[in-house]
Amino acid sequence: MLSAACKESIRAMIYIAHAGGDKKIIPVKEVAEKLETSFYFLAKNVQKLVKAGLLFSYKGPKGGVKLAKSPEEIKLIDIVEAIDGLEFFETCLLGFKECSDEHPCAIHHKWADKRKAIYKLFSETSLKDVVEDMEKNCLQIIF
Amino acid sequence: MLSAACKESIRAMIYIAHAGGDKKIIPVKEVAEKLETSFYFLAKNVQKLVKAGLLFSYKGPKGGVKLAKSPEEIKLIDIVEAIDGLEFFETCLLGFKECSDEHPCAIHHKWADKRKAIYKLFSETSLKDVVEDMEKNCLQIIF
DNA sequence: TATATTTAAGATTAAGGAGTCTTAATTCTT
DNA sequence: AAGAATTAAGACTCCTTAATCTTAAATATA
Ligand code: SF4
Ligand code: SF4
Repeated sequence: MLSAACKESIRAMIYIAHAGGDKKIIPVKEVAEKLETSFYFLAKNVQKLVKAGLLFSYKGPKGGVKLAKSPEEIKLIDIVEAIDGLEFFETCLLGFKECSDEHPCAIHHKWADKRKAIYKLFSETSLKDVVEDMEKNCLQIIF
Repeated sequence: MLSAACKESIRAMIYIAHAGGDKKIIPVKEVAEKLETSFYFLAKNVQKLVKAGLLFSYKGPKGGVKLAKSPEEIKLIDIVEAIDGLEFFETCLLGFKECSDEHPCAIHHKWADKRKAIYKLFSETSLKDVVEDMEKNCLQIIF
C-alpha cells in the first residue's frame, strides 16, 4: 500500500522528530546512518518533504533539516501525500472505468468504508503520537 | 493496493462468472474483448488463476476457461492471493525491521485492525455476491 | 488424418520506480 | 577569501513488473 520511499520517509520523519523536533537541525546523513539506509535515496525523498512544507532545510556546515511544524501538527497523511500522493484513497478498488457512487458495485460501499477508516487513522495520527509511543515501547529497535 | 494485473483478474473472473459460471466454457479471447484489454496480458494472468485452482482450462476449438468452483465458493481473497499474494496483509505498515506484536508502535494495533477488516471483507465477499449485485446495478458499464 | 483453434510456456521488449552518482548552489569556519 | 560541508537538482543505471510475441501442445471438427 505504501511505497518503500513512503515508509522510509515516515521512519525518517519519526527520527527527525525524535532527535530534533522542530528545533534542532539534523543532517540527512545522520538520518541515513541511523536508519541504515542509502543516503542518496533518502535525500531524494527528503527533498520532496521540504517541497511539501513538512521540513525546513539548511545548506552548508551545520546544515540539515528540521520539522517545519510542531510534531503534533504533522500527520502521517501529510507524509503519505507528499511522497505517494492520495491516489490510494481515491481510486476504484476493482479498476472499473466508469463506476461511481451512483452505480456502486457489490463491494463499493464496504470498500469505501474501509478506505475512509484508514484515511481517518492516518489523518488523526500525528508524528507526536508515534514518537511518544515509540519512545516508550520500542525505540531501541529502530535507532 | 491491488496490482493492475490483480484488478483485471478480478474483473475477468466477474465476467466469466456472469457469462458462464461454472458451467459454460468461455474463450479468453472473448473475455479480453469484453473487458477491452490486451489478450496477451489477460492470458498470462488467467494461467495463474488456473494454477491456483480457480479456473479449469480447455484447449482447442470450443476451448476456453470456466470456474473451477461455484461462484459462491470463490472469494475475492482467493483471486488476490493467486495474483498478488497476501503480503499486503502480513507486512508492517511503516517498514520497520524487527517490530512485532510484542513491541508495537503507536500505529500498529490500529493498523492491524484496519488490515483485518479489509481481509475479512475480501474473505467474505464471493464472486456470486459481486456478480449478482452488478447484474442489478451497473452491468451495462462493464460488459 | 489434416487443419484450425485455443491454451501453455517461455522469451523478449517496454515502462516505471528504485536507487546511485555527479555537479551546482549555499553557507559555515578559518 | 578559501576551503569544507551540506542540500538541490538533474542525469543515469538497475530492477521489477507490465505487456507482447513466438512456439509448442492439445483438441474439436471436417
Ligand atoms: S462501484 Fe465497485 S466497480 Fe464501481 S467504482 Fe465503486 S468499487 Fe469500483
Ligand atoms: S509496531 Fe509499528 S513499526 Fe512495529 S511492526 Fe507494527 S506497525 Fe510496524
